[in-house]
Amino acid sequence: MAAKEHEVLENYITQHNLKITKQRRAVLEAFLASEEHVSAEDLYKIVSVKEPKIGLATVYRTLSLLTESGLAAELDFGDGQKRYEHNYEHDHHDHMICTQCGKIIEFHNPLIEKLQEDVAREHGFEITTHKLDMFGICKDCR
Amino acid sequence: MAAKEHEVLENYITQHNLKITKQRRAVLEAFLASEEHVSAEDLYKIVSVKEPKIGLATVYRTLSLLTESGLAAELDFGDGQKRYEHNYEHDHHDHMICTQCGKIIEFHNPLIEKLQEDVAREHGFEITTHKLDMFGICKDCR
DNA sequence: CTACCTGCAAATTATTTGCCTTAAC
DNA sequence: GTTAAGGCAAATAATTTGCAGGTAG
Repeated sequence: MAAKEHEVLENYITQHNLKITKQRRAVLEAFLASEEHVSAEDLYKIVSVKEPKIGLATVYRTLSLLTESGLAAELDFGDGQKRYEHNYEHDHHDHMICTQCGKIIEFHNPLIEKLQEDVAREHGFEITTHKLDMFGICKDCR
Repeated sequence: MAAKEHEVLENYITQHNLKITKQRRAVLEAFLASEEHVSAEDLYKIVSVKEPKIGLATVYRTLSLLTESGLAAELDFGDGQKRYEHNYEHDHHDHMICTQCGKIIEFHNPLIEKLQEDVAREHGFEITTHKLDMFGICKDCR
């Protein structure tokens, strides 16, 4: 599957007359190996080990590339920092965020999604994407 | 109702050994008179008319106060700017955001909320707040 | 009079950009 | 060889903070 994801990025890159570089490969590598919900700073630290000369700006630029190519999705939990999660052949899911320990539980509920579509239709609204975040206390922190 | 909201703020202020100032009153006034979803900058511009000496920092500080006292709620539509909406004796609602014209449609769907509670319970998670934002195209822009 | 509050400017934080050098293709 | 990419430092943008003087209680 990692192979597939490399392909996705390389296809995107060649289709847009861009170039495959060792920095881009390193960021992709680190992103694929990372847990969900990494920040640019997180990735920068990880990549810096193998690629000490890399600049934070390059990480940001590569993350845009990953997002545009469909490999990554941006998250914003309202703490002033963007996170990124795997988005390739991953089903859509939403998040429960524990405000105590920071743990993030993912879930997917088709019925909720269906109701969203219903509400949207009632308003003549066509949903492109949506985001459902529930903040609270997880079972380990209660 | 505006009277009630003034009381809420004044109670909060006196209970916390804070002071009622004309700046705070002016920001509250502007906030109450404002449309939903104002940014700090929006309010600053409005308040500046009546109170030309006010500083942007004061608006930010007062908005925190309004949020803490329960009159305002922070919103974040991911465009790098916080918005504020009325939160006092207003029912919870979610948002549909038109990515074309920027219009925001509010809605409330008890069944969706119930399902959220159900999902949370399955995970031993206790919801404090939640946020459901649907991005897409509104009926006027289709 | 004693905090707290204000305005202002400077600091912070996350992210973006400009620019010149370097490396893909 | 072109042309895009990278590194670095400077620029943004929204928000926060420090401080010295002002004001509410």
